[in-house]
Amino acid sequence: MTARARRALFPEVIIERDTDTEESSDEEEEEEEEEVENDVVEMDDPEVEEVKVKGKEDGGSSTAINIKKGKSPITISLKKVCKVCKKTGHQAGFQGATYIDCPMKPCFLCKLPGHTTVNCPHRAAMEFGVIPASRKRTLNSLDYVFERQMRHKVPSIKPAFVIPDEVNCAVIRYHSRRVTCLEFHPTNNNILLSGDKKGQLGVWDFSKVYEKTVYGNIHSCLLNNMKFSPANDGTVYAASSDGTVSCTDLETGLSTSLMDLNPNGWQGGNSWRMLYGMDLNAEKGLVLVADNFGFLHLVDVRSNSKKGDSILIHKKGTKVVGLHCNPVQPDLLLSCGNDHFARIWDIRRLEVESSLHGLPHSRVVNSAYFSPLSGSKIVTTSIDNRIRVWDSIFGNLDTPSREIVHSHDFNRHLTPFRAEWDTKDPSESLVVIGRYISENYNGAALHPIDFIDISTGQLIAEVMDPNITTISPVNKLHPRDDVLASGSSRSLFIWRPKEKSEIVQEKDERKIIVCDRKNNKKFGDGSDNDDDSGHDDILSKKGKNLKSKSRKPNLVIASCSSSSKKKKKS
DNA sequence: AACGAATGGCGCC
DNA sequence: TGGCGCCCCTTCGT
Repeated sequence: MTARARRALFPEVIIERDTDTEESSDEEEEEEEEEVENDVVEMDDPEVEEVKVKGKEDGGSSTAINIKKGKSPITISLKKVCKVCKKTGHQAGFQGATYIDCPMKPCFLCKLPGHTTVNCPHRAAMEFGVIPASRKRTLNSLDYVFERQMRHKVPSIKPAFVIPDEVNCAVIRYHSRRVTCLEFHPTNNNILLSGDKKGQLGVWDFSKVYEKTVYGNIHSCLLNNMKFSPANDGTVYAASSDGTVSCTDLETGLSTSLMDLNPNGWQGGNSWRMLYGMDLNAEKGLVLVADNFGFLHLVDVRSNSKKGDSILIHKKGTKVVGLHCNPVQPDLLLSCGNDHFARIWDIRRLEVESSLHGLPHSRVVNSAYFSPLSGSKIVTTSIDNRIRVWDSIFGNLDTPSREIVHSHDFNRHLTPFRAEWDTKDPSESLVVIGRYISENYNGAALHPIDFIDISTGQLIAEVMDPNITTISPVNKLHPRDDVLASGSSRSLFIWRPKEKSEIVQEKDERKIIVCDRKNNKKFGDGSDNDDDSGHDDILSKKGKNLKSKSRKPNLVIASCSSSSKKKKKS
């Protein structure tokens, strides 16, 4: 419902004011009415009892004057007003840890009218939150062939997914602002790189919890994307909203700027260029970056110079948020952005409007990635609350082969959610993505991280921890190990399968501290490490220590065999 | 502890 | 086309 419609439905209500003394023209009176009405509309307190309502039959004359003239306004008591639509009779908002939708609004999850999130068919089983949509069928012969061909491609026996299901260690206040991107080291299994909203680059050896480095002088604002150099795994490229592409040596922290789109500094917000999407083309030695005006820029790594002209690849003036080169054919480039499209390009023939395919979405596309091994599939995440799977083999890119309803529509103030492939999965079917909508777990509203099989649409696992009360939009699966890294607000988390983390615990006698952020208490081995000046910004934990203390049963709800779990649906 | 700010997208006028 | 208000399941700092 639009704001206007809501306002129209709401009775005209004003509050008597004692400052209303001066004479006013009709125009000003209207203004005053508007202002007063807004005062009421903005009231959050449902307990407000005494307000004076101007009846519709008043004919629009000023009630302020009526009051002055002594006409007693109608007095009613407004109890329980829905804070979303301002109507009475229902309430929206959190009740405990469960959010109740306003019934006047479309479903918050699937965006369709007629029901609320609680009753959404895509959320039939409450304890699992999100049930994927069935494949959109067109029921024509091409579709049938397409389906059959795809089935052939997908191995009939898939390896069991190993779902990291326990927080192995966590670093709190590693970054001073929210985490924007994560990247595992290409050869060193224990190194995780993280970028944040301030432009800082973190390097963390999560096998030795305290070993971390933060480089704060590479970028001045949002570090949107980074990639390791294929030629040198000690070098990382990064694209930032400060308009520069950096090349950083991880050992020394020395950084060079490959490109600066704002050479003249700040000339106002309308001209400031920001870089979002980035990828590398190893064959050609190129860094590809895209900006918030719809342009793609190529930088030659060897000569450190811009190559060719910038090319408009999305609607002029719109942000290009993602770039990805095809793993098999690196000349194939996938881009996505705020013009509601993902597009496939041949970088050997880059011209305006020369894209090979345009993948339409109903809203902004947060990410688009080729499948990691064959490069034949594409997964896109759009803020219309849908993960889409596209198949490029048969060129049928007009419609997605699958749409999975999944709650991640909340771009403001959060790093955009992106479905990320598990590059270890030979069947190219597992993706991980954080969930925006919360689950009520024992009275706590938690935001799980979902593992989804995109070949079936099934929710394989949802991972959460009572100590992580913030939303986790940034997630990355380890390229070789069964490890998940999550960025949640300013914190980083490493998840492993339970067995593995227990082995690590036996080896590791390190003092472990867990921060219970809700109660602002630390627990773990009982000692306080606040005075541990070297590490006071690090709060880490291992699952076993956590469990031995007063914690609820292991919260992590993760399973490969979901058959036994989906029984409560009624 | 209440509040403002963050620079995000969209629909409306 | 651009400016503005709304969205209203955020998070942090003051």
